Amino acid sequence: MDIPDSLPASNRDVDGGPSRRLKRAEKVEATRARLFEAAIATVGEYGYAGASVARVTEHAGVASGTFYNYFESRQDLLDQLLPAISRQLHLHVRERVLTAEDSATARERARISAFFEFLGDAPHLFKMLSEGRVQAPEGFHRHLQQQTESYRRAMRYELERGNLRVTDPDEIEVATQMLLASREYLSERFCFVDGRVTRPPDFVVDAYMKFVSAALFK
Amino acid sequence: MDIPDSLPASNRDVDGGPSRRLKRAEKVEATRARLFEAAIATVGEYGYAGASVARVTEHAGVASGTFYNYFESRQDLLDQLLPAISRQLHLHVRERVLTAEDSATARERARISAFFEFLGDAPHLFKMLSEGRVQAPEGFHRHLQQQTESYRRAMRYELERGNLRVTDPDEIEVATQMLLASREYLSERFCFVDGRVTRPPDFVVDAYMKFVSAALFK
Amino acid sequence: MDIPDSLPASNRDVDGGPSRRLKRAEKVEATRARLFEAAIATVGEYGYAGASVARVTEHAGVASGTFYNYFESRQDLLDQLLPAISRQLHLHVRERVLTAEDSATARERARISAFFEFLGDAPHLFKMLSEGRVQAPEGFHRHLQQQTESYRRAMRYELERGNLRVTDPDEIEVATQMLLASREYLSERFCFVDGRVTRPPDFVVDAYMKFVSAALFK
Amino acid sequence: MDIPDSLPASNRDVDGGPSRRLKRAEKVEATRARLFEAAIATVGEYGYAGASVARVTEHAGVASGTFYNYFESRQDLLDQLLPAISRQLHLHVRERVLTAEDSATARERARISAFFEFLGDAPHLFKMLSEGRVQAPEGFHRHLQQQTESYRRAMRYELERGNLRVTDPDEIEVATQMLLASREYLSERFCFVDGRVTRPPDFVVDAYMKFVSAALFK
DNA sequence: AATGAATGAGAGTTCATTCAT
DNA sequence: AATGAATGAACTCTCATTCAT
Repeated sequence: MDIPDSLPASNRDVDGGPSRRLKRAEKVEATRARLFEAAIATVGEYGYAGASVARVTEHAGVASGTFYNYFESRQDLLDQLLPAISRQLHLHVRERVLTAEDSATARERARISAFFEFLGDAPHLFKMLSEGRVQAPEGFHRHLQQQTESYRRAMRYELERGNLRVTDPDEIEVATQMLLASREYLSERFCFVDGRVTRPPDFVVDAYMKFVSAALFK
Repeated sequence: MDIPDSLPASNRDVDGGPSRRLKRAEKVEATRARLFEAAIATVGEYGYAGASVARVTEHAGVASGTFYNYFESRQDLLDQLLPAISRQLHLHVRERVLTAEDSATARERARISAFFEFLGDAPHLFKMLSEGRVQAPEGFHRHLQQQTESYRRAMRYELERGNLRVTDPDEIEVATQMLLASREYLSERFCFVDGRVTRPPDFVVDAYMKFVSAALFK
Repeated sequence: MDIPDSLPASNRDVDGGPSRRLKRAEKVEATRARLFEAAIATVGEYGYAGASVARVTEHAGVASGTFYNYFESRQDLLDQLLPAISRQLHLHVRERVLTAEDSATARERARISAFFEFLGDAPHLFKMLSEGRVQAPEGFHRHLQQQTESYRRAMRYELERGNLRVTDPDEIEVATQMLLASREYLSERFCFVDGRVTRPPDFVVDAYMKFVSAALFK
Repeated sequence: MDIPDSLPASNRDVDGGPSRRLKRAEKVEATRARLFEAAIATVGEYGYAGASVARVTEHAGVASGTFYNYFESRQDLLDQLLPAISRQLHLHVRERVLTAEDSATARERARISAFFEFLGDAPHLFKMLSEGRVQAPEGFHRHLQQQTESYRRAMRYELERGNLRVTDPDEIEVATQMLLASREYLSERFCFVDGRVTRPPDFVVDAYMKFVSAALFK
């Protein structure tokens, strides 16, 4: 999975000339990206708690002091990780939904499938998702808000089109939480086989859709 | 909530003679119990990461070295915490289910209600549940297995009585995971108000039951 | 108080021609002066230890690397600070002495008053004086020598005019040290009120003069 | 110079039996004393800023972590240093004063002589005295208060016996500060020869006494 | 069985200095 | 001459664990 898109915007020169300044800015941006990717890899391998500054910078191939040219603190970086990835996930899911057949269930199937797909392509995200809540609460909070809001918008969309069995806002909110919860638990239950990450068996999505369709979608 | 029941089986003397040996064994057991309770309280207050051996032993009123007469390591204790509490939860839920009206939905309502009830009575368990996955993975694994097995048994029970809409084992397994996931997310979403732990509003259980009934129960 | 005068002699061009060379030399000199002033301000605010190269250069509006075009090291700059200010103090005191009534005691009164006056006008010098001994020993040494020499010359002056009760050189040297010591301690004891720097109460100078007159001046 | 007297009181067993407990407490006290002495030596050699925990513990022959069994922080130790020594100085001076001839000048001579004596026996105290103000402000503050109060009491004592030329409290306070200042400056000026610490030449005390007698003592 | 002093690896962070640009 | 990213040694402090008592 590519992360660059999710990185903080760099102040790229707009004029095309490869001036000295541009080159330098590019190098800076490259270092930041390397630290970011190194952090993701390190968290993926050792967990948040194990992602020490020393390990991250070693993985990135820079001196430990360099870290603090780019991030205020270890926590600062950690808190940025999940939101950046979360945005990637959001874009990925949206793309799948947009190209799905035009029906509420097809879109929902696209959502859950895209989620599994995303995780399967970036196995280290599992650790991030499950640990983020504890070790990088700030980042996790933003991640959760983003994912929840994303799902709420989807539900509103279907509601406006009259595709939902339920109309009460409270009930829809409860259902939304249940869907979010389910996709996380299901991925944990079915995407791990012998410590390796894989796509879940087909019946998982089918059963999920059957369950959700009966309860939520017309 | 009482914890003692959930402690690892101690080698209690069964014969009533208050011999010196018995007394000593009792004293030993008491120390273990105090460490255990101190650990729960400390994790509840400071989180897993903040539950240092020093803090736990201080809370228990023993010297830090004493700790290692009872537990292999800090991790060892941490891993025992959640399963012990998990068993408490299991017993609490079972009691509520046994006294519930004789219908699948009444029992399910008892399950989710008992869960919220349990958490509400022991607010520090939230920290344990949400952190346990990360900081005490071994213990969390056993906790999860226990809760899952408990729910699976419940589903089998209803299936045998013909109370389920679905009969495929795979589908039932998926549904089970979804229910487990939901109760956890819903508690996080609705049981926190301004940092304090409370029972969720009534509509949460109602909406949950409506959703589940439509999809799962006859 | 003006600082520029106290700067290390710059190689100023004396001829008036505004050649390009001159301009460049002026610019260079200006940068050095800005660094110098920034250093004084920074030490005044944060103390010697808090006067990091980063803070000084930021205050001066130049890049950190630029610093090393002008000073060998951080210590090098720090060591130059106090002598520069010390020279200012010397000039200030001399001016007051020259305009004083023509008597030994009037001159001594002018000396101590001018000292308090100087400190009161530049409160951040307190920090420099009290920290300088430790953090910029080289600079402090030169400062001390300068002040001592200044006082010794004053004593010689009075001696030659027959204004002193004592004539033994050793005794005069001891007395000189005592006067220097006294003015420093008295300023610390009486010029701080609630963290703010002020002129000492009148009785301080009066008592000082009474003491000194009885012991030293005819 | 012995430091032990100035150490925080240890909980010594009062009964004479060399029990196990006693032994242990003694060992603990010994470690604390070694750290304390190591700190004094290290500050004497490297200055306060150079007295890192690593250097102190290495000098004391203990592991770095051990430090924190005895002191809250590096600063904590540093702040204790000067008051402890200050108390030693106080006792030393008092002893000399008590055995001095019964006259105000004899006592004052005893005071200044004892001060020089003390410094001469513990050369590393010079660095402490001159740096303490900056690097261990809390400790220095207490030191200064102690020394000042000690001198004020002496002045009061002489005043009550009618041995002073001046009687105004303000004037006495100013004089007190001048004496304190003088002994410090004089020691710096006359006790260092080629980087080594020695007793000052005889004429220093004589000149000091002549000066002070003329101004202050009857 | 209980103690708690001692350990030392490892953590996050700072900052004077260098040097390619 | 000016830049500022990169460096890495040094810092203070924590804490699980050991072991002599």
